[in-house]
Amino acid sequence: MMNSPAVQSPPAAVEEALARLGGRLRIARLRRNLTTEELASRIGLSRQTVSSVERGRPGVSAAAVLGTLWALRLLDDLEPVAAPALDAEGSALELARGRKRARPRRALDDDF
Amino acid sequence: MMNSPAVQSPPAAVEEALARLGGRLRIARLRRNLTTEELASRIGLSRQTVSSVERGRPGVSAAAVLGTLWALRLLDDLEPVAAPALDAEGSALELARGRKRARPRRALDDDF
DNA sequence: CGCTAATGTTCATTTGAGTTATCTTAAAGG
DNA sequence: CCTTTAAGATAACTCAAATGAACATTAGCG
Repeated sequence: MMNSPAVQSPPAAVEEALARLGGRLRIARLRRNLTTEELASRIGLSRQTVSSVERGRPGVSAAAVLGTLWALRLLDDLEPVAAPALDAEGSALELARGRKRARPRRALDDDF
Repeated sequence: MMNSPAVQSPPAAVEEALARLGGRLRIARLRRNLTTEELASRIGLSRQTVSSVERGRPGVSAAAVLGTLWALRLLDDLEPVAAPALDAEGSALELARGRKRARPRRALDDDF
């Protein structure tokens, strides 16, 4: 992270999604009756980083979050995320089928 | 991130999941015909951080990853992740129902 | 083909994520 | 209750994440 407003104060929707995910991870840990320290040592992180993940701090590394999912055996839950087959908006637009780069010129700006 | 082996070289499963997610995000971006720069400006990040997300670099911030999902309108995909209702292993064990802390003593170490 | 823009890559710089250590607070067991 | 200990909070330090700039590469349109 770093000097980036988007990391330090992300869009509200992102902050909220992050907080909700953290809360769900906390519930999953408690269900398994693990302490933050036990979970942390399984991942190879410190106690307070796991706490940061559960609190949904925006700056925590993706590895910390995925590591937490992994240690809870929940990593597979991530596979449907952004899955092309399930991406309704994506397949609806589907302008660039097998492109390796975005259209070179003229924006035209679809959504937003 | 930082001085932490788990962030710099996470478990293989985590690295792979991260790379797959990044790849799916790249596909979603191309389908929407967005350049890395356009996507980055929507999130409030730099071009190369978006690139890091797509490459699944372990150290990218959770905010960067979620921000990318958000800008692609895919943030809702995250809601089922670690959802208590879908957490089979969690509800199977379910030792600590409404606990706020993990069992104080004696480990007993369930899984792993 | 040949040009142009999208993406990759490198580098220096800055700032904050992650660490250990210590202290405090408050669950939960007996 | 009283004790144990999980978990919140703070502090100082380290190191890499994120940035901007500049350059190299390559996809893909005309």
